[in-house]
Amino acid sequence: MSKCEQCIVREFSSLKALSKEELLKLADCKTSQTIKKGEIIFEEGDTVNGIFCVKDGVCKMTKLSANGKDQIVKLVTKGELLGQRSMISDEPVNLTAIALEDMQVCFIPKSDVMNLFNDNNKFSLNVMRSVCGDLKEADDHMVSLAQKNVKQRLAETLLYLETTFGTNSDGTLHIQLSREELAGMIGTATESCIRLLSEFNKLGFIALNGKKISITDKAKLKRISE
Amino acid sequence: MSKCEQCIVREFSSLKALSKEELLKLADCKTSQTIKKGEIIFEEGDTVNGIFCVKDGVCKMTKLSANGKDQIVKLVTKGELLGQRSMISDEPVNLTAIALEDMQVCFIPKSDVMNLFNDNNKFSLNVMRSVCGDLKEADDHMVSLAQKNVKQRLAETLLYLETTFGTNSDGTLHIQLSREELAGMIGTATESCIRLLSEFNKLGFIALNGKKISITDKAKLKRISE
DNA sequence: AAGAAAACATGACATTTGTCATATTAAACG
DNA sequence: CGTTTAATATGACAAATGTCATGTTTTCTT
Repeated sequence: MSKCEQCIVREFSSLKALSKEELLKLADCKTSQTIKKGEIIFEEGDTVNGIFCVKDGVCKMTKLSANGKDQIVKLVTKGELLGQRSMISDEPVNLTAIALEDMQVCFIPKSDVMNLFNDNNKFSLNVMRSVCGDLKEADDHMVSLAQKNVKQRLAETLLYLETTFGTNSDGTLHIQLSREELAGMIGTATESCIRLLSEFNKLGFIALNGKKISITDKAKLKRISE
Repeated sequence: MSKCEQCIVREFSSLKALSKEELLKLADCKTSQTIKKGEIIFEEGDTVNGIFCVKDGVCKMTKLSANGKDQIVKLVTKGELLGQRSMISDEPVNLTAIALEDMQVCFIPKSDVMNLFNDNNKFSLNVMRSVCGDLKEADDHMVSLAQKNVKQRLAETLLYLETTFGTNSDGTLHIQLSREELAGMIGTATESCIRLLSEFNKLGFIALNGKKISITDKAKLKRISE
């Protein structure tokens, strides 16, 4: 079993406040697992007694709306933690986590995290900061959903996907979402999403090659998104 | 100056974890102020070195969108804390807080809150829980904005206003929002909001009397909102 | 109380967006 | 490799929503 000390999650998440000793203890209590693309990590309503560390891969956090559509609330990628909110609130999770690619995750039981809260103030503060960061993002996303139209939100989301997850060597977005998923991110019907992608394509802002999308005119997309 | 021990904020917020001694210390470092309806408590971009305790009144937390409209992200009422996110993240506030009624608030400087974080784990955990609760609400709100239409959101919001802020003796909603503010909550144009209010009125779901709104058929409103 | 300003209301119309139907293409699978 | 299935694409149309214009009412100010 790998040690936590060199783990990417430790580098980027709240865990960076942990001492060598604490990391060694953590390495003992954690369990590692591989999750295949499309598999569910946890589902709305599940009780998850701990947090997941994402060592590799990306997952979507979705919420089923009353009309039966899945809204993607956020994407969680390697280096980040998963399930903090539910663990801290002591409530069932309010979102479903599904792998968008093959993933490597570790699970840390709640009791061990709680011990860290008690022993390490800097860790507590880091977790607080992380949740606060999520909250700020959620606020921003909310305003965007409420005030921008679908075209603006699509442009914004494409730019977000590029800056956050990067591109492959051929310039296409590294992260692959189906049109339905993209629609679920921006909160629109799949057909509307497809139509606007075609439009952006015709206007030369993006290039479509099957599922692959590349941004060819970032400046124009940015202007549209505002 | 009033003591913190009997304060309503202490009863309902994270502060309930504090001991008598801690509360006495707090009472010394806090400053109280009255804020008139319409006054700004803090504005997007301001640096607020501490948190506000809302002893009385309600304020709106808004964010200016690119198209110049104010989106109301949430309402904060008596018993709650204000400005936690910004203080914890050590960033300027991302939302503007404006009083919807006359308010009584206390301000606690950051340094004193930070001392509490260090000394009182239960308090830290409470604050974490509170931010996590905000995050969950934000997620829910996001899905609602993304997946429901304006009519559903208006119905939902009216019900929320009644259950959260209650009614006056004549059955009208206690909290008074202008049509523009209501539109800003549900993320739509003021005219659309007014039109739908009229429609609800004609259908007998609500009664309009000037600025005053009363819900007359909660069940039907609920059905619409889903 | 009169006038001004703001808030509320409504009509007319354009635009956006969703829905349904139906191709077309790509992926999965025996 | 052909067949089946799912994903993508597009047209046609209806419904929802935004915008602009304008009128009415309420509130504020002097």
